[in-house]
Amino acid sequence: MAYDPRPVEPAIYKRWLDAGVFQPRAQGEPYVIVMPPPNVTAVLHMGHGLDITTQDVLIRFERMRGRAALWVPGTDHAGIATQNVVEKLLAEEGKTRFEVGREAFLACVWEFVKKTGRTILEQLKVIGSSADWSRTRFTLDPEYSRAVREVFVRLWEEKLIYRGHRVIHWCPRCLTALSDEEAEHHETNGNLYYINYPLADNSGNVTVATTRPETMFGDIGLVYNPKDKRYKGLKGKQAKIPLSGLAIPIAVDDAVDQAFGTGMLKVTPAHDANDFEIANRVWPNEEKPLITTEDTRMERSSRVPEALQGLDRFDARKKIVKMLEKEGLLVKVEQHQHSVRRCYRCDSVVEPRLSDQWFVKMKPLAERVMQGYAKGDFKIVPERWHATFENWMNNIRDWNISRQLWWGHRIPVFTCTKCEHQWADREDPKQCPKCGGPVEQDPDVLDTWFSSWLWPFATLGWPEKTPDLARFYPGHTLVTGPDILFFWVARMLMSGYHFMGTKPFSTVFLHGIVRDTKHRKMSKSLGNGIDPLVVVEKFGADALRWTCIANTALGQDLMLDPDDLETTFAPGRNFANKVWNIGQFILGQLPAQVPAIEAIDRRQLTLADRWILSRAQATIQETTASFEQFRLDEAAKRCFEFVWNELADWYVEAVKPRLGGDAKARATVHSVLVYCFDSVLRLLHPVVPFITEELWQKLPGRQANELLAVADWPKVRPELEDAGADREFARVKTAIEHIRSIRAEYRVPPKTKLRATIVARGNDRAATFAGERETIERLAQLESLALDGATQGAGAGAHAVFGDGSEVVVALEGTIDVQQECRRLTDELGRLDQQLKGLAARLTNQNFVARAPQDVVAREREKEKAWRDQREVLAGKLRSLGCS
RNA sequence: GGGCGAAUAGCUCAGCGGUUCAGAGCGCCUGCCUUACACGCAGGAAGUCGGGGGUUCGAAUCCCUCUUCGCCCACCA
Repeated sequence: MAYDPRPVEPAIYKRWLDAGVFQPRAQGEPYVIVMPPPNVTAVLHMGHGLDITTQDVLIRFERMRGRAALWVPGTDHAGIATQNVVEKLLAEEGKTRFEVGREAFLACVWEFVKKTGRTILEQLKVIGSSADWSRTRFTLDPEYSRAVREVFVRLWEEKLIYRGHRVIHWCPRCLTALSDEEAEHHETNGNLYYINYPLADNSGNVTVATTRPETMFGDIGLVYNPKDKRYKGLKGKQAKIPLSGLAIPIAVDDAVDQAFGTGMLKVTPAHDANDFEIANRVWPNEEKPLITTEDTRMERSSRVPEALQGLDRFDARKKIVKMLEKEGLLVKVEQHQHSVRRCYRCDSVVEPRLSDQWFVKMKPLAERVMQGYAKGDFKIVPERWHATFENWMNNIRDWNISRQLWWGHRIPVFTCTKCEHQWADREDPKQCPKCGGPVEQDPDVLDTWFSSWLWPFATLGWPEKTPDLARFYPGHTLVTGPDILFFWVARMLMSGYHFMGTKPFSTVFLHGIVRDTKHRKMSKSLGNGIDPLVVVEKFGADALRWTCIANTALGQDLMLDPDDLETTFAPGRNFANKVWNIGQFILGQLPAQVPAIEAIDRRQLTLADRWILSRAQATIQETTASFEQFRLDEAAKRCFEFVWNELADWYVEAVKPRLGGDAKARATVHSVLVYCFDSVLRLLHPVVPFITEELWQKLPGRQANELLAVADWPKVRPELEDAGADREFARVKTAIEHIRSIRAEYRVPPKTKLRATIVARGNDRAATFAGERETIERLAQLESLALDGATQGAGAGAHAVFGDGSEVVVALEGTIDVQQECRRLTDELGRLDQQLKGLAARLTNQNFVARAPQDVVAREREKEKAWRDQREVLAGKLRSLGCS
């Protein structure tokens, strides 16, 4: 029967919730992760699947290790993104937000986010998130909003917030300013237009190169580098803006790159940040005219020719080029690759635009973080992000936090309309505190990241001094994708140090991004997304989690194929099925009571028992170490190997007869099985929590209310480590594999039982094979296994030689093909010779013997000896077969 | 202009300080419904580890360089 996760998973999840195991233990050392709050814009995608699963694995691991594990969940109001979605919904009804009005629009948004917010939280539960839902937060909750406001006012009081008049990124679609981070760079193939500006004294033209000809009506002057000999003497003269005829001055500035374009730069201070700075140096008192409106149509201004007024900026550009051509002022157009910034939410080309915005002074905040980083307060995993992080922090620029939106935290800045007093306030004032006059609040809202950067402490009740804050701050691991390293992680570090006086977390773990097979980021617009809920429905949450964890090496991106869910998620489902079935088998064998592993008589243990117990110790040790180092894929794979390749493929098969044997033997096997299965269910639980919990419940001796989710993490029992058993059982496996291989090669029908002989090299090996005779006979489908000193029927058997020189001969009278056998053994001999040659070369190399570590040399010598023995046996075989 | 990542079996990827490291899953081939599992069992085939150079006793693994793909940062008018 195949395992069906559908009825199991919801029931298990409910048990966890009912038992309250997602809440941190009352006692114990805390371990805290704050969940990157998903945006309430839409349902979850696979990126969340990876992000959430990674966190859940870590939280579950530490919870089982006894920590008071707290995973704080929540959702983000996602200012621009959410407002966009709701505006789109309105547009479907043919309405705009301006027609609806601020109050009604916000009511609309609230209705929307309540619905999506609930859905998202449900989805998080479906994939198994063990977050403490009683502490769920939303970045626009009243309490959370108080924290945001408190932070704003404090920064205001510390003079770290200021009104800046400068060129910012303006999204003409969203109709708001953006921060530097929100205006993404895109390499674009554009044109560089060379335009003649006639000199006002009619003594000729100067040529200016620009990518944005439409901005020329905002030019207030031309500048060239003072070292540029080409333009010597032009300083102080005037040039006329083509098509408008407005005369503007020519001046010099060091910032001009002589090598770019013509070395003559048009200065458009209201539409270019660089030009703004030059203008402030060269013509500090000059007006900085805007020539486009907020939605980027050409202004109806005297500076803009009438024929262009009201046109969209890009239409205007085309028209201007035509007009210039007609006037003979367009010198040439060059192909030009450059970076154009686009809005990260709607992909519109942003317009640099002079405006007044609220900024946060970042340098003092960043410096504090870097001091902590230098001291090792926190680390970044994987380490390679260090340079990126440091570079950004050290070149930090002030943060534009005001957005001309409605959805978000209203900026708590108030202005008296009478005396013009302006201040930030924790409460909404009724009147001006100075003159009692009427008060107006700033109409804008805050950048959504201005609320999420407080997540690690605002979710715990700050600015109140709550018990949660005292116990759970600072947190430990911050898990997220590198795409929001600057947006979120860096800023959380800044706010943490600044407002809490210390780091918000000790490790930043950056996992990869989910992409499709063409390495494209998954997105709705590309149609290459995968819906996690579809995956859960078809394969189960454990399978989804398995794929996310087992396929992601530290920090590497996760490539998934949206067109082939079967190939992508079946491995996880198949593994769950394997675990389920081995569970069914084991459980079917067990009585109500099974003695604990420490209670059984160790002298009763067989080689197979000692071997699997030893493998279990290695698995516990390696899995734990992998989890500790965030090598989640390795931890998962190690458990996979133990369950499938060691426990199921070998131990269970080896031990089946004893399950029908005498009571003592049975009891021993039961104990070993229960111990191994119990251990690996614990180790696997963080990755595949549902199926492991379901099976673990059913193991003998469980109390009714016991839950694997809060069970103890397995510890290595050194007394069960057994290198000898590892070695010996490996030989038994090899013998069986050799015989099976020979069977397949000679196409022996499955039902046919064969006879075989093993000639062991050395007494200890002989003892091993003798002890495991029954196992070898059964698993290799033998009628009988001889362990006599001499090979029986040497001429009529198929041979295989072990690495240590022992040999196995499978009797194949009648079926044996001497030719084939010769070829097989000759190939084998050839391989061996090849290896021996390499080894000999190394060992005769004086440099190797002299310089390589002695233990390495010794090992190579031993190897050579064994291989020579093996070779000798093989060669003897070939001779006795009469092969040429 | 600067920085980072990827290039290993048909596909998706491991290989984390050099000496059984050439691996896994899927796919493929052969044979099996061996009563836990056909979402399975057993046995196989398959790669000159992107190219070139260097360091070393020894390199898929370290260094340099080149090529291709992707990402990030930057006042490329």
